[in-house]
Amino acid sequence: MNVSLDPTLGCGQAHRWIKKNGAWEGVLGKEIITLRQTCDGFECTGTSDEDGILEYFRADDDLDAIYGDISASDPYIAELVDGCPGLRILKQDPWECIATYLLATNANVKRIGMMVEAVCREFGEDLGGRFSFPTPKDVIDGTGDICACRLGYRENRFLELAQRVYDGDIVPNALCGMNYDDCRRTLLSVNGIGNKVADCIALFAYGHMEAFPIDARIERVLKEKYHVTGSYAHLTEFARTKFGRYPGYAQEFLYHSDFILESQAQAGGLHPI
DNA sequence: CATCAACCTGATCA
DNA sequence: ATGATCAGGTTGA
Repeated sequence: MNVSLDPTLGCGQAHRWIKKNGAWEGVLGKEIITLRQTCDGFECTGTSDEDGILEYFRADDDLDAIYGDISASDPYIAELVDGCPGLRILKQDPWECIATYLLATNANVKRIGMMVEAVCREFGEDLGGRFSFPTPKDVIDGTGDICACRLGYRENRFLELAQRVYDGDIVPNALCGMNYDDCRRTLLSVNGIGNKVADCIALFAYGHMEAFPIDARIERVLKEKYHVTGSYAHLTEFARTKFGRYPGYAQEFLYHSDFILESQAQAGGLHPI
């Protein structure tokens, strides 16, 4: 499978992957997975569930067709696609994705990772060095210290979400059968989930390629590269008109390139020549 | 419909 | 070292 692990796992799409000695370690379900980049994909240790991994990486996505489509829609996207082959959208577990992106509000990638790891450490199952992402029941019945997670004002929202899912008031897997609009509408009913988070979840858990999440970074890029500004609705309409049939993939390339440019700028600042 | 302050913490800046 | 400022989405006025 054509995949480049660094951009796919390392720039804020999923939050449990850590690069150690050149390999990516993460937790899927109750397994600690290690992935090593190879020339034509990756080699995986820590699981026998090869199909699960392939599904996680959306192996069925026809990258050539998707890249061709969004590249034809815009020359800047074409440039980014050429520069970053193998960037993929992931298919994350619905409950984990909802809970994670609820925590992601108003926090940068680094801090999101800290909060998520803390929640896993406090409420998840010890897998030996890493912890599983807690179930709603783990969160409600667990003996973990929620204060130690340092979630700030997300704490109550997180507990409220866990309770609603536990009660069956919200059923993450039930959203799998919904179209984008219904999926989005359902997600927006959760306290703490607004436009951006709903679109992240629609894209990263439910595979709605028309979702185009707009955070501060994407808003900046749209302004600088496309000279478009305005409301969330206006910007997403622009994106869905502009970026072919896979706006979600286009968003990921825009996000990734800006993320990398920022990292390089910071590294340059720390080590001036 | 648009604007805006408040929310919480970690990182960065004076 | 210490305090001020900033980044980052959602909510509700």
